[in-house]
Amino acid sequence: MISSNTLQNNTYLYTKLAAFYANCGRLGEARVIFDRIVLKNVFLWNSMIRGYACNGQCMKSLVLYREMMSFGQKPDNFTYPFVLKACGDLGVVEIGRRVHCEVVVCGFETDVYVGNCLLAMYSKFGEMDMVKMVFDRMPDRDLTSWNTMISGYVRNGEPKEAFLVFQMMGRTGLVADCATLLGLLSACVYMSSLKLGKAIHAYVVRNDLARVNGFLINSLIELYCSCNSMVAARQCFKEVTWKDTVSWNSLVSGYSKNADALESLRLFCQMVLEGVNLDQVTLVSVLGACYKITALQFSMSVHSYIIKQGFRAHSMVGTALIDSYSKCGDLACSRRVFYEMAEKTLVSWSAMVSGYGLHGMGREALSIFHDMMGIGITPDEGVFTSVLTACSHAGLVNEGKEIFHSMEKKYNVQPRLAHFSCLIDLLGRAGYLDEAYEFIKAMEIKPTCDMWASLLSASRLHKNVELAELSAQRVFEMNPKGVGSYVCLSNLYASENRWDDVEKVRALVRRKGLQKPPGFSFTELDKVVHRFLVGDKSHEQKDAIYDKLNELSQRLKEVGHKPDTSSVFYDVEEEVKEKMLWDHSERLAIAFALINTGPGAVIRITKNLRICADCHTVSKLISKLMCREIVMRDIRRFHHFKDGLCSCGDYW
DNA sequence: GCTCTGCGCC
Repeated sequence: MISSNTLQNNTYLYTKLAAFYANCGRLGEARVIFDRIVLKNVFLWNSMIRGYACNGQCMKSLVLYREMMSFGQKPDNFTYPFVLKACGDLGVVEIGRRVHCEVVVCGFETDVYVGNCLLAMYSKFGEMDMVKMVFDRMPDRDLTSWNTMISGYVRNGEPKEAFLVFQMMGRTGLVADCATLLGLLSACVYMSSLKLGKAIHAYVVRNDLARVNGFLINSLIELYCSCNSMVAARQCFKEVTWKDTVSWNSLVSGYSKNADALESLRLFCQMVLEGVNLDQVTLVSVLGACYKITALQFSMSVHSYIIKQGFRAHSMVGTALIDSYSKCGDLACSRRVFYEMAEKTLVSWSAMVSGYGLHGMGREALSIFHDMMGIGITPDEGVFTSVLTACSHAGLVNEGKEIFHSMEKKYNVQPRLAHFSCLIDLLGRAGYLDEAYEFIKAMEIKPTCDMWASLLSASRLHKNVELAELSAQRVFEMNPKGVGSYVCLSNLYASENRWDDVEKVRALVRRKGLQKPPGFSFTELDKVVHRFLVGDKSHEQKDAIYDKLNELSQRLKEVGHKPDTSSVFYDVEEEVKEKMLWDHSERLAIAFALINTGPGAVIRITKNLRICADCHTVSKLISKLMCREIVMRDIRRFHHFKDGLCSCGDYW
């Protein structure tokens, strides 16, 4: 800090200095100087308000604006852009409207800068009607006005409208600039439109715009990720010399979303090794990739990195850790992070509720949900989804129903698709099939394919052929390519020994050219993730693995295990069926883990499908026989096998 | 002296 004596009497220089600090984001220094200046001019006030608004301290920006007014200083046309920005970023609708009134009173409504900021503010509020009104009333519009309209429509989920605005803009003779293209690219991302996106990419290349605006390349990377074109995304990434944290982050999250979490992890390592500046988004993204493949050890490394690099205080990072740990099977770690978290957001609580739910601990999920309500946090849709899912996993029918019905009445949260789905799942799985069916029929919204699929799966579980056929019919109509439902119906027929019907479904599947996705399982050893397909013979330890499986099969027979072959949907000899169960991917993974880890080590497996009934029994027996805890995540939830029992209490 | 702009947790 510069000594005050030298500049004491020079308000002009002081003002310049304060503005400089504010511009650099050094608000602390700027404020000290600001406070010392007695004769504050409008430029100084504006600089401070701007500094706060542009550096994530919007509330201070608004407070200062009020101080300015009460100080008798009249705001000018430079003041309002930042005040409006602060209102928009904070989402303070009432204050925003009042500031709008003040703008009108001061006569700045016709200023094109102020007008553009009004557009931006109302679009952040989600009030596109107001945006349109302001836009229509603007005496002058510049390119930014149009760009703000375009990005506003995309922000509010109307990408098609954004393109219409773009067409109208073209008719006025204005030519797109980088900001226009960024808006349009976001629209393409929203619609997953590879075709439009590529056209914009071509335009960018023709005009060599990526060099002008670095954001463009990041948007292109994101576009390709959202269209499942990871090769193109990688190409964009490779071709630019100018890369920032966001470029890397986009790719890390892109691979994770496109089922290549391993590549996300690899990229993260590369970032660390190359010393790329990484931020909280990187960490949230990589943790998201970790749980996709249940990479618990990797999550732990990321956690220690978070602590060392001082990212602990970020609530979003903390929440991602809670989520990642519970989805990787380590609820104890989730809880520790949760309880140590200084600032728990609504989402942090939701993640913890989900975590308990995922592990079948419905009572704990409910209890923490009520704790959250107890301290006055207002629930949102998301936390209701979490708590209803938890009830469903644990079979807490009455509790779930009660919460569902209280959503709107008590908490003013309107139930949406996800909540209806949860309730159907809850009822169906608990065996209240008729009630679930009646519920679907009585809903004010149109049932989705997932809801019918959920009822189908419940009907299979409780062996209700009639309802299964009815739901399957709906699913086949709505999603003719989803092979899972055919398999489900066929499995039900097989368990009832209705082999003619099994064959009919199988013929249908063949005629449509559908393939059953192969089952596979992951397990992590020394931070390396190993993947096993059903019947896999490609692993380097395959001989040892199959020897181990034979040995286990033998020992299980000795203790009287009779294989449950109901999930084998081929009409073959019982003995063949039993053999077919023994190369299910989770057993290969268990055998591999048994061979490669020491006595007592917890075995963690993830599989891409639901666990079959016999694998469930076998895992329980192995846990007892080998004195090993086995934590298995299937496509829906966790099973903790220990001492011959499973945490799900065989309810799944 | 100002506005529009990318990646992310339930």
